[in-house]
Amino acid sequence: MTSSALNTPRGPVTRKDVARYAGVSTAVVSYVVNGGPKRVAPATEAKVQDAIRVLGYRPNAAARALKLGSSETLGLIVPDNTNPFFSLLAHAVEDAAAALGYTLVLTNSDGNLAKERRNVRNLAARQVDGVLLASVLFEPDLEDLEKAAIPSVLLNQGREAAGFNSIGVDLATGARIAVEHLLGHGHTRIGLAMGTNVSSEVDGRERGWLQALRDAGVPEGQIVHGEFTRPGGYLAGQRLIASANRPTAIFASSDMQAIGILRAVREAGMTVPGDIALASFDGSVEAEYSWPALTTMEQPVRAMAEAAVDALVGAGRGEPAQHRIFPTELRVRQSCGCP
Amino acid sequence: MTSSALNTPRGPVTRKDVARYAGVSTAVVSYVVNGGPKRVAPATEAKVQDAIRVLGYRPNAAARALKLGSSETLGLIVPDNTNPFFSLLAHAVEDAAAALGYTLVLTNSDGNLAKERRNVRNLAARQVDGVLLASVLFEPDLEDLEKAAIPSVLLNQGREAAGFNSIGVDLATGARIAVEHLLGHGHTRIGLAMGTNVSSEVDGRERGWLQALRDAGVPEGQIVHGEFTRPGGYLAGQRLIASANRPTAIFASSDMQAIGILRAVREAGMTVPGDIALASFDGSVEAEYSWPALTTMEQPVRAMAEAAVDALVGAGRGEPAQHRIFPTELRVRQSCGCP
DNA sequence: TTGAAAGCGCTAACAA
DNA sequence: TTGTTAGCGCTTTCAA
Repeated sequence: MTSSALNTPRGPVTRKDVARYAGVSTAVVSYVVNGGPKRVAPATEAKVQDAIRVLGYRPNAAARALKLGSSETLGLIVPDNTNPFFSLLAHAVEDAAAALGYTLVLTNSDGNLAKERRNVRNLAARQVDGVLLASVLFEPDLEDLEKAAIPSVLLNQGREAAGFNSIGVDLATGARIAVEHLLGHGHTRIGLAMGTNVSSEVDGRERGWLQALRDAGVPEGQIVHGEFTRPGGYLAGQRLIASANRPTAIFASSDMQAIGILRAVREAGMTVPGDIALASFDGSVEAEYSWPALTTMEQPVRAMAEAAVDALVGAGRGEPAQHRIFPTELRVRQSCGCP
Repeated sequence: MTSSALNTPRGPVTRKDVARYAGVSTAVVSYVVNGGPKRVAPATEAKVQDAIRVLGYRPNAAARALKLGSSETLGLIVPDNTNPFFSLLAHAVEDAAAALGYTLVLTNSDGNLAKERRNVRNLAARQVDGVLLASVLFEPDLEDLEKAAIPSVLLNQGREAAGFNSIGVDLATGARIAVEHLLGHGHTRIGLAMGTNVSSEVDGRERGWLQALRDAGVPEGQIVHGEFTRPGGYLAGQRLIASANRPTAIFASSDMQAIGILRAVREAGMTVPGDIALASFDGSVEAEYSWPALTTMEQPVRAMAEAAVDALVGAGRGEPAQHRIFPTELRVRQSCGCP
């Protein structure tokens, strides 16, 4: 405390203090700090660098943001960063943003519409340069962003939303591949544990599941809806197990649900994959360490994060809105019955 | 796009536009927006509110931050938000911060000292009003924060660090309780899977483990160091299993490690808790859904997050630096051998 | 190569 | 109750 007082006599050190100390103008300090837009004589630059070091000068980002009209900040809204899928996404987005000099503001909407809206508004007010929204909604309310002309991209979005950048994964194809794998193990009664979205439209995973069943000429399986969480999966598992025409295999729309199903199956005194085979969606790390390890469709989270950031503030900025779809990849482990 | 163009003829709407539209001064707009510091006549206020709505005005946070010297933002630095413990912490911190009107900037240091330092610097430059640091270091480098007079609090900190606010959990007592529980099951060869910290000091969990063993008059067990991750635990588990004097019980310094150990035990053809009993530390949700479910010491994450935010920008701000220690609570499940 | 100065949008002290 | 205005720290144009 005393030492810092000695080093920096006054309160915050501004660019003016540096200029005075170095015997130059404030403009020159700016040139040195930003490496432009004008060149500075080496000797002068050294003096300035020295002053910066001695005074412990740190540029004020708020002032810079005000002047430039850019906060060099991106906002990310997820339903719940405690969900491994979103925590990975957040990490990847942060990395991608940092690579371009942007800092990340993370907010959770807790699957709550009012909160999501509040977060959007808050981010808009903070003049973030872009917002990535993994919405709980089908048709998110981006009015505030539009008015503020803040670029945005919808993540985790199954289908195209007119006028918005969006990034998603091919849910239907992924589900189809997973279900086909289950069919390949000889199952003919394949249930679906589906998460619930606030959406008017049938989820791609449900469509893919159904399609695979139909293509195989197998009867349509049971379907149970619930939350995209471990407890949600647990409940779904219990219901599927208790159903009259108990499935011999289940496709879960997320790894978290599958983890819950695993528990339900165990508690019912049965085993995975012996009594019930299981495949899921997401490809989170947790799926690799569960018992048995989950066969799952892995989403290319890093690539999606990079594409999203890029659309906002990278090469893709200013381009017309696009809907980018990524493929998922089958990770075969033991829950499906593979050795 | 066209509609927004109609609503807001010019680019960004400023407080000046609102003032002009409402036929008042900019000061009045300020008073209305901020609810003070001066009172405004109801009729005037209505006019202003109207103008705000019509023009779609949103205050510029950067300008406000510049003027006020506060960005109403908090920074959080964690090693890896993909770790369930930290993702929960981040969520809790966000909630606590939001309750006080602050927004959260999340950064990962990836257990990398240079990155941690860069993050600290970046946050300082952004004039955050406080920084919460879950450091990978024993003696973190907070020079930048000190110079900028930005309040900070060390999270996840086992011991007192002179001059810093810090918040931690009673590691030693927690570990002792867990190990005593294992002892209660009759185990006398209890190994330790310890995570590695960049610290000069013995971790409290190691001390607690040892103390419990000594107090019970039981020989000192094996200790294996590794990362605080699933793979780290997996490796540690393999080594413990392969050791000459194989333990019959293991205490893991984190749930993630315990998850890895679970896998190692299975792959060795043994069972938990039959062949090896297990207890761990953290109390994450994942511990509840593993198989078998983990007996673990639960950390009061929400309370810690609230205390941290409070020390920074709540009632505790300006108070002298404190070290707050929270207790952990034993969650008995099946991995220890309990039914 | 360097400097002077305008102005980004906002708050709040002061004046009316 | 409302208005005027200085100035927060920075960038950058324009002039020297």
